[in-house]
Amino acid sequence: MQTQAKLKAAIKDLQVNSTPTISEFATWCLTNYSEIAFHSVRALADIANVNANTVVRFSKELGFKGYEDLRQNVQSTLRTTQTAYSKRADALIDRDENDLFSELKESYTLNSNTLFQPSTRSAIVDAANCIRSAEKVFTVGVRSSYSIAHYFSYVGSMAFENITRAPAEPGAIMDQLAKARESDVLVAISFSYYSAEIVRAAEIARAKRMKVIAITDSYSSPLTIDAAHVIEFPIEGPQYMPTLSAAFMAVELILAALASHSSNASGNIQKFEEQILKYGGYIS
Amino acid sequence: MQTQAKLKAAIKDLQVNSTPTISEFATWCLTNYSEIAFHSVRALADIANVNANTVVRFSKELGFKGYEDLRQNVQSTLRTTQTAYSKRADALIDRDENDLFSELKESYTLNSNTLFQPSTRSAIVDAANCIRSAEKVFTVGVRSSYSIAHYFSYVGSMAFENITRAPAEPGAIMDQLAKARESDVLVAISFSYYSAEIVRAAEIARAKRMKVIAITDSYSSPLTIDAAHVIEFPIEGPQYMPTLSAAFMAVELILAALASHSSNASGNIQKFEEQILKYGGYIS
DNA sequence: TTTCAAATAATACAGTTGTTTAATTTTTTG
DNA sequence: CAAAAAATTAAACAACTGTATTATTTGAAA
Repeated sequence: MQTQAKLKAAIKDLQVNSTPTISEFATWCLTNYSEIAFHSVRALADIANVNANTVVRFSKELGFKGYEDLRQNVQSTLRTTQTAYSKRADALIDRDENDLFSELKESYTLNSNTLFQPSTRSAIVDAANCIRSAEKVFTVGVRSSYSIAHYFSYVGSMAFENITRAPAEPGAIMDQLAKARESDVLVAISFSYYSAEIVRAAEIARAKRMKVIAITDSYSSPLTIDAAHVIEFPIEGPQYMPTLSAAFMAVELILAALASHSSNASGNIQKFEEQILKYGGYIS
Repeated sequence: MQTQAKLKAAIKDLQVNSTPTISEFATWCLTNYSEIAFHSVRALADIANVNANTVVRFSKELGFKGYEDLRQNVQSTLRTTQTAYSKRADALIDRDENDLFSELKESYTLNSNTLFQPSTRSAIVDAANCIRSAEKVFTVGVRSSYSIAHYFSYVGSMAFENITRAPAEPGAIMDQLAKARESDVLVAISFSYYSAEIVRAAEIARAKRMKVIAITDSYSSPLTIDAAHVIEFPIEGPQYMPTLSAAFMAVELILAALASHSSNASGNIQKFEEQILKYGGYIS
């Protein structure tokens, strides 16, 4: 019996080690894997834009008797109704994880649904409008929330000139806020327990009459005091395990709302990526 | 476009309301649904033990033009790589938020569903097992993927002693890997376009015979070359806007799988948080 | 039992199938 | 830069494809 991972690994090997045409076709197969199960030699060759015989040689190089043999193996990895034996094996392996995974899935659905509720949604749109009209935008988040702050400010700063990168070094939060002015906006990200640095940053922003956008898990959070906009959602997961996935989605939604009103956001990102490509940051 | 549930409901209807032979074949189809996608009329008829023409009449009674039509619809419900967004070439620059939000929600659902597919799920569990038995675990991600690397390694290092923090400073990736040994594991995170630093890191790890866990958007990614485990999922969003939410969930799932097998993970986290509370990092 | 419409199976046919073999192009080697 | 080797493409063929048409079977009503 083949597994999808093993088969894909074998195809990957051909992508790396085989002749140009075979390699190119292997690349196509990796991103269109399931098509192998569905089409004939010529049909597959047509949609992949290769010669029919390339498909046959590809199959043989993978170690199969021919295309038919490969096709049957791919099909068996896609079957929804498994045979009795493999089903039982799956059940044994998954027994522990099964519960955990389904509980996590449930909490992901629950938490992300909150984001798409009208009230949260309008808070996100309002926050985006607020950011758009800000002179400068500062983003703060520490510990695990730094991931969220980094993502928002990194992607945001690519597309929008007024968004600055979230400070990472110790003390940098205060350094940055020292230069902030009333026309600037602070995006503060923290979840229970609330980080002292972020609460302090919000206080300073408030004192400077800056607008504060609070991304947090509850209105009872100290970040929401006098905040211009509050985006709140649960971070609860199974077994008291908090999950920040909703937070990650929330900042992506803000970025999307920002981009949808901007004519040059995607252009800015493209320009940025072209620069990186040019100087070797990306593999071409 | 058909969904699997709708199609199966229609077949169920035939099972109840149609003629004996059709009904019997409908029953067979419900338990062997995916076979429809894989076989020709006669081949399907053979394994289901019915006359070939029964298959054709069945297809027509379902409302399809013929068997070919039914087959294509079943195939589209089985495709692992959905093409919901990539096909929409004509992207609107300025759309109202309603549309944007619902499309984002759709892509979140689509992308995160991939994570809970059996093949991806078992890859996650395998990766967690691999991490558990590693001497040291290094995590690398740059640019927007650094957010993901940071979250995984920050939370991971709290709970598990062998997980180290993702390097943030320029050059630190290579410094860290220089000290790595064969018994260590590298978690490499990158999405198209693939970052040169991360691809290089994976190469070094490979050369050192370390195990590599690749978190990426496709098997065609250079990270998957000789990787011990590959966790792949789409990052497509509306309007060519990529979304890393699925990546964030993926690392949370790895962490959850790790924690579920560890008796002291939550204890470690609690101890860590108590320390921070004690020294004023959190607001009480 | 006979009748006859509905259901099922068999047949026919043009187009497509996977594979093998031969021809051509591309790449490597001396 | 020519000759040899490798890789790719084209052609050929028997087997199989989906569908439409025709033949047979089935089973209830008279």
